[in-house]
Amino acid sequence: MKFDISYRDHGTSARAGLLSTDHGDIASPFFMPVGTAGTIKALHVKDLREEVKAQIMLSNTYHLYLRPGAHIVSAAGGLHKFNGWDKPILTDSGGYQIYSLGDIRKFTDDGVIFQSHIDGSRHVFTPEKAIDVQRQLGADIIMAFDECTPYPCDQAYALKSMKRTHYWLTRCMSHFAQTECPHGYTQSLFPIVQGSVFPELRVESARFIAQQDAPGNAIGGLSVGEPAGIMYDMTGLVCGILPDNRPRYLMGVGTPANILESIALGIDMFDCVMPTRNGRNGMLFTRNGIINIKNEKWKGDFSALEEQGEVYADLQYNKAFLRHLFMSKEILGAMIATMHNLGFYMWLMKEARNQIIQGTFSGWKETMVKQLMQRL
RNA sequence: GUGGUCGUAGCUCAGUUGGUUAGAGCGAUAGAUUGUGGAUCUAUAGGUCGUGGGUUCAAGCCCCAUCUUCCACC
Repeated sequence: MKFDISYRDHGTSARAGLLSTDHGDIASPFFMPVGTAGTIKALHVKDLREEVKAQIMLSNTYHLYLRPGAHIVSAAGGLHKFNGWDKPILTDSGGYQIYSLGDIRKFTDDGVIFQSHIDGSRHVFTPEKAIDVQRQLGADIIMAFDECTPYPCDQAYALKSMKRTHYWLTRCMSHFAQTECPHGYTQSLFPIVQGSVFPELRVESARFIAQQDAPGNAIGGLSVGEPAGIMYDMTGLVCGILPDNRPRYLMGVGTPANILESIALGIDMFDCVMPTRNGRNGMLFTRNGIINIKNEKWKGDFSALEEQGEVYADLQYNKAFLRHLFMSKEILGAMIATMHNLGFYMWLMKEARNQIIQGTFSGWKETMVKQLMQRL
C-alpha cells in the first residue's frame, strides 16, 4: 500500500492524495459506503460502480463471520470474488458491532465473549481471531480489533479501555505479521486510536499508534453521542500526532458537515451508515439541504430529486413519486434514496478534493456546511 | 314481522359496581438516527361514545324510542 499526498490546503490541514492498493487506486479524501453483510443494501454492484462511482466499499467482519461464515467467503476466493466488487474493500474488525449490537457480552483482556444477534449462539473473538477472519475475508484494508469506548464514560474506564485496545493491537500486529492473505494479494492493517473525550488519553493513544508505523491509522470511539465540538477537538488533537504521510481514517463519521470539518482537520477516509440507512428511512441529502421525503409538503412536488445530480435516479424520479414509494413502503423507494444519497456523498468528496487542489477549500467549506445541513 | 345482537379516534378494539380531563395498537403528522437489524425511539394531532329523550349529584355504562350491523325463526 502506498499513499501519496499531491496537494495541501493553505488555510486548513486538508490534503488531497492517492492511496494505492492491489485492487486499484483511490483518490483522497474519500468516503466508503457501508455494506455490512457484503452488500450495500438496496444497491446493485453495477450501480455502486457505474452510477455512484464508489472507489472502495466497507464491509463487516462480525456480520460475515456469523453469516454466511468466513470459510464460505474464503472458499469463494475472498470477498471481492464472493460479491463481485473488484475494487478495494475495507473490513471493520467487529469490535464496534460487539459494542453496539451485543446485549450480552463480556470483555476480558484476552478478548470478548458475545452472543450472536441472529441466533443467540455464543462466540469468542480475540485479536488473533479477528485477524484470521479478516485474512479469510480478504479485504485490502483490515482493522485492528478494538474496544469502542462507550460515551459517556469516566476517565478511569476510558484509560482501562484504551490500554486494552493497545494491548490487543500488539497482538493483532504480531499475528498479522505471522500470517498471510490466502488469496494472493496484499492486505494492510490499520490500528485505531481510542481515549474517549479525554485529551490526555487521546494524546497518549495517538502517540502509541503513531509508533507502530502502520500504513494507515484510524480514529475510533467518536461520533458515539458526544457533542460535535468535542469530536472536532479530539480529531484535531489526534491528527496533529498521527504520521502526516499516512492516510487518516475517522471511523463512523458522519454528516456532510462532520466530514467537511474533519477533512479540514486532516482526515482522509470516512465511512458512515447515514447516507444508506437514513436514506432507506426517507432522509435525502441534497446540494441544497436535507429533505425528509415522507413530509406531506412533497406530496405534489414533481421536481427532480437533484437537478444537478449525477446518478440515474436523480433526474429519472421526482419527489412526489419517491414520497409515494416511501408511504407505500415500496422497495424501489429505498433503492432510489440509497443511490441518490451515495451519489451525493461521492459528489461531496470529489468536490472537496477539487477545492483542495484549487486552493479554495476553506471558504467553500464554510458555505457548504451551512447550506448542506439546512432542513428543506 | 318476531326474538336476539352490534354501534366508542381514519381502521381494529379496550373501557371494572354508574364516579377525575374516555384509552391502546395500527395509521396519520412531525422529530431523532454517525465503524447498519429495510430497524428502532420520541412527540403531536385526532372523539357530539349511532341518534333523540329519560333516570341520577354524576351516564360510554341504567331505562324508553329510533336508526344501523349481523344471526335465528316466522
